[in-house]
Amino acid sequence: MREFMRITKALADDNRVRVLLALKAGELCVCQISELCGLAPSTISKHLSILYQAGLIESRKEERWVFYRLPSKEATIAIREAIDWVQKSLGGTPQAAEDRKKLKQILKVDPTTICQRQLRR
Amino acid sequence: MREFMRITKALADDNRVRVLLALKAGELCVCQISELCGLAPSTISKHLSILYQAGLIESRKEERWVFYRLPSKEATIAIREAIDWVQKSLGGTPQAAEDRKKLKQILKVDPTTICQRQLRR
DNA sequence: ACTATATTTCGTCGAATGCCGAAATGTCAA
DNA sequence: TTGACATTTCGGCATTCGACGAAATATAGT
Repeated sequence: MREFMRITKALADDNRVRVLLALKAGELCVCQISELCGLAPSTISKHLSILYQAGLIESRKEERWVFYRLPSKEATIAIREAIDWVQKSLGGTPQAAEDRKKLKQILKVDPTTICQRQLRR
Repeated sequence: MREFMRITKALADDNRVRVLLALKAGELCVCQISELCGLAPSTISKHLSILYQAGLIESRKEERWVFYRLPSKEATIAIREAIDWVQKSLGGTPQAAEDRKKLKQILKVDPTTICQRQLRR
């Protein structure tokens, strides 16, 4: 129950759901997600930690960056069903399409540039 | 998106999820749910309205009572999947079993008695 | 029409949430 | 070891949420 509620609470925020949808295409680092959502890196970091503690994402450290991705096949049934549910329900919405488009632009430049861009604000 | 987030936000509360699990067995009126959760009728009414606006439950008026139930087959895919997900993930938990037991006791007496019992507090 | 009763709405309060910027942490390169 | 940089943690502030009781609404019986 506790575990399940962590999942539902994690899904109860627009930006966190957007992150899950974005990760469908592959792993992303904090600054890329920050750019996608238009939120401060610290805010995104907090969101990612909530998703992580719910088991909805995994992470990998590479040099200075931390990459987040959807969980592997070994995840709980509850987790896998939750992610499938999100994808199936929202994958076709305008919001998701718009984010995919925006993400394509973000992936064109390398993370370093994005982080520097964020510093200027 | 808006609609989906209404669902996730509705699921992000322990008591509302408990209600969905309880309704698996059949329709219930406000005072019965209030008794099950140990919360004031006005609080339960608010929870039910949130579930209702998310499309997760339907209602029926009979005399003084309003009965709530899970939606019929014609519900959205997102709705049906959400409910199935809840049931599958939590149906076997101790919390759910305990609530089923408690519910059995509540169903033994008629709603009128329960409401009067609530007035004495 | 009046009363009793089941539910909903409203006002309020404390707790939790989401956001930011600043400071702290960790990692790589010089 | 020092400096640069990506991320996380912390402290704050405004908003939302969940709880209650009181008042309002709706329905049935007298």
